[in-house]
Amino acid sequence: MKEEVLESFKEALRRENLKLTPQRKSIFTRIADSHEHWEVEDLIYEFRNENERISRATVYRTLDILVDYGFVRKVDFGEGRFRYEYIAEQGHHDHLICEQCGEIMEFLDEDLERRQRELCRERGFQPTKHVLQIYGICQKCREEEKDADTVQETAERHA
Amino acid sequence: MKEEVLESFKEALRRENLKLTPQRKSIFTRIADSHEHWEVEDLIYEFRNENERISRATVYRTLDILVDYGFVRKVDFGEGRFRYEYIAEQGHHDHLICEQCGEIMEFLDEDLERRQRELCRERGFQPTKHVLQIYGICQKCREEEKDADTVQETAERHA
DNA sequence: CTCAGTGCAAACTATTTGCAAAGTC
DNA sequence: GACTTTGCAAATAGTTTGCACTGAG
Repeated sequence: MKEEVLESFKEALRRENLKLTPQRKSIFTRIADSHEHWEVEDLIYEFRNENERISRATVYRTLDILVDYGFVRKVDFGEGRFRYEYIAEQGHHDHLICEQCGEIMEFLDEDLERRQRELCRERGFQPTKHVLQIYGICQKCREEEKDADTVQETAERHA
Repeated sequence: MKEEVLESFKEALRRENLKLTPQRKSIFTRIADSHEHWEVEDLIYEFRNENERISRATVYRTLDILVDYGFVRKVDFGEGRFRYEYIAEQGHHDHLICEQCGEIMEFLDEDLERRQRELCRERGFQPTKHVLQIYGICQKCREEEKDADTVQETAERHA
């Protein structure tokens, strides 16, 4: 993680008279250092693994702060719980979600963005944000499936 | 509601050896007759109001069936609970959600649909479904806001 | 008459909150 | 030292489940 990223977090805390506790720092760096889409349980589990004990309540409370200050986005993939992703650097993007392996890929498509703005203008709707999630099967999984089919066909031919 | 809509529901039940109970019929017709985006509590409340007592469990179980058979879509607007909308007739669409008045408007834009298909093809991703929700302020709310501003400005001038 | 469906209450999952103890500035 | 923050456990919200009773076909 770039030094200035942590600095900007510290500064945000300072500005709001919030304290830089070890828990907050750990949570922030853990998220900022990866491009994963974290669930609360993931974080707790990882910390446990490293013998760092951070309570569930603290994780939730810290994530709220990170969301409020725009470091992290709270994303709903319809799983019945939220995930959190670091956004300070890359900014807005949408998601492709593989229903097979669970991989979440980010993308940003200017055509889609533009058309959405147009469409809102046409309807007098003033957009503040949007969520676009495309569910399906990713390339890797499709290839594996194809391989499996081939194997199966071969087996059948030999039967 | 069109007669054949109810018929197709009955038939789906028959095909699966499920029974047409009064509860299932009520829930189905209630949803199919409106274009609302129902929450479970809405449904229960409405039924209570009309002295029809359907348990929470039955509502959930019936909605699952309706979703499975493609009559209803379970939609997540990030409110921490799900909403359900009738889709048998109008098919796929996306949503504009007013953050002020809560109104949910449906739309279908062929440009957006096409571009998404293209984008998936480019990446070898095989889409099965997508969710696009645009949040913002609807035209009506914007106009009311404008009116309120005018009133306020007038008041200020008179002060 | 039989098996599926209902209602109830208890269970479960994700998240939030009150409070005493601990830690930051 | 003052006042935040933490951890814990209890509370809450939405949803699911087990089970005895009811009812549709």
